[in-house]
Amino acid sequence: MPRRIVLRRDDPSPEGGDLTIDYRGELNEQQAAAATAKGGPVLIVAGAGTGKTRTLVYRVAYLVETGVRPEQITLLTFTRRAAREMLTRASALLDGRCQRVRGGTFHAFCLTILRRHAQAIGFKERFTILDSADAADVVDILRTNSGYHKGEKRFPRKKTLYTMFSAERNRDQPLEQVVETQYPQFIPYMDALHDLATQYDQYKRQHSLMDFDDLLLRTLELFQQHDDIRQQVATRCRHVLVDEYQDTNRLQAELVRHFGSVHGNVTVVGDDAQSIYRFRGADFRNIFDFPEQFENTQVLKLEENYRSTQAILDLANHLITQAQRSFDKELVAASGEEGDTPAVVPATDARDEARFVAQMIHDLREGGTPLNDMAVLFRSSFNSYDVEVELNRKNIPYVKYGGMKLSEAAHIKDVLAHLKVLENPADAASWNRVLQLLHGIGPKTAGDLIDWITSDAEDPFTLKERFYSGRYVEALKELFNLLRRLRTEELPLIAQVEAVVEYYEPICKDTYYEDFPKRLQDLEHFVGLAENASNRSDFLASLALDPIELSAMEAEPAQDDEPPLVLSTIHSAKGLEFSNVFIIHALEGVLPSQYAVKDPEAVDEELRLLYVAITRAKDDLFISYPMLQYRRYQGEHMARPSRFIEDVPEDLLEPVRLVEEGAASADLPENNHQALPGSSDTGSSDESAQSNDNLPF
DNA sequence: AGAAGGTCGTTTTTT
DNA sequence: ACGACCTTCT
Repeated sequence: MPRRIVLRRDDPSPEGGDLTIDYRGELNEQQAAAATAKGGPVLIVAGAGTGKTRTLVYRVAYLVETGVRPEQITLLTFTRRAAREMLTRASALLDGRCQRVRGGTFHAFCLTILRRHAQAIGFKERFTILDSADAADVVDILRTNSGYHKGEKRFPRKKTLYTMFSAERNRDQPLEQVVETQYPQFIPYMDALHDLATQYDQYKRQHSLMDFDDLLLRTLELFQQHDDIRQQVATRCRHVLVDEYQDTNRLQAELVRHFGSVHGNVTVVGDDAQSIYRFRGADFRNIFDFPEQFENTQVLKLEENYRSTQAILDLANHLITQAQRSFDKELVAASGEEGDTPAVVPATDARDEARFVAQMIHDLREGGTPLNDMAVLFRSSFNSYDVEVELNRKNIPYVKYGGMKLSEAAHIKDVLAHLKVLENPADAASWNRVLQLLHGIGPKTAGDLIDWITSDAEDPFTLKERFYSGRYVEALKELFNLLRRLRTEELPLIAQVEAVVEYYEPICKDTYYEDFPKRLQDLEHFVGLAENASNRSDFLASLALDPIELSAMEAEPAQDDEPPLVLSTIHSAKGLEFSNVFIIHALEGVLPSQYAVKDPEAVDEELRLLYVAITRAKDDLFISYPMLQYRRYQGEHMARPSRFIEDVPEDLLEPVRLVEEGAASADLPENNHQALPGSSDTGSSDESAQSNDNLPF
């Protein structure tokens, strides 16, 4: 037993008189208590808009001010955007001293650990990351080779398989249970599914690949197998802070436990009413398990809402009572301001709904509201198509969050695959993509070539005297020349990317001839991105873990420096706030989603989703829906408004009627179906600035 | 083996 | 509207 010398913590002076920030002055009592809480486990239960982020920012500042070194603080957030914003704000409080706080998403933080210790669990240090499409492609290779799909009945598709495997890991449920509850139609294939899941794991190990789940799972594995590494990592986590704790799953909760296992200083912040990632294994209950996992947890609450008017909060409070499980929450506006009653706006069809939204936004912008202080929120990314068309027509610039990502576009993935092959020559998934781009090479040939390439770890980029087939040798030679040149010349990243793009352009032109110019433009943007990255490995990782919205590229950035309007899925709008919010497509089957309606727990989650959307609004809120909906084949269909807003009293949610310009605003029930909810002259007592009455159309 | 063309089934939310 | 999968042609 080696001799032990205990390192004392030099604890900062507890109530040091020399703090530069006046915490009690700048925060309310509850916030200040949370920000300056002593070490140990702390659970902050915070309602929407109660200054959760602000409190966390001040807590970071407080810790730094009281002597914790920034690099000993680990701040785990849901997105990188959130991490960046918090660190910028904390640094602003303390003239830059918080820059070196470590942080980011669970996945990104785990990646930094794994890069250092991957060998300990049998991965190459330069393993590459599979995004969900890549992962599905790997599964597809195994699926095709296995021949399981050749049976009589339908075998699950690649995406479904990957989703199943991912669910098993994220929910910590055996595959049987996932299949029985979610995919009963595939129960007969249970053995095949097990086999494929095992093969998938082996394949990734063999080729040094990790999917998103692996980043969390392998980190846990690392800690379990190597206690010294766990200790080393946890020692550097003097304080762990976790935002959005209600949306962590068991894996993440387990990781938090490990990170905090040396110092025990873990602060988590969350709101059970805003838990919206059940599909990823999050359970709003985990926030209540926290005190059980960490003894002597201090539980603190933030209750005053600083964001919204009381009228908006009244609606939110009312809606959340519809949940099966009750949330003991009653949001109260700190400002005491009542504000305008939120409006519900039925439109004839999606096009009229879009016209309404675009017109309102146009008028508000004319009236001085900055575009980026308004948002259009929706359940699924395609719900915004009509709005996008209208915005383009009116020349209103926007960014869309939650849509197609740059790195998901086929042509970008192609280029990325070349870079990944350079990074990790064992990355068979990328080889597969790279090789099949060549004429004359399909799945079979690619597979054979890959076996041969990846078996020669020494010199993977040299074409040996084998596999000659007239159809593709020339192309193959050209590819290998490129790779070998990039491999040996140690060019800066930007030059590598340029070389790959130059090589790829003709291929791109060939395969995507219809919209080649548009794709070429994306490729140029992509080259530009490489300029800001420090090295290839970081570049590839950040594209996978912090994907860039394709629409942010397309909408030429800042023509006139006016920050654009925000279009966002509700999921991606988490944590944000806007003075005016438009929630569109509030329809049965959309919100709640048609996939949720059978399961009461899933319906609850959809309700929480609406709750999150509503509580993004500071001043004005409009919920709209089309009365006619397009269905694939049958053309137009009657749509039902969302069950969540159907029976809301009119003093909480005021009906508004859209009237076509020129038409008499008298009541003409031009629709023979479901009456418009209430007529427009339900006499709201005062027609305040924002007329919620007949909107001229 | 691969390309090309036709048919059938599916369709959310994200790291 | 798209992708997966099957059939037929090169």
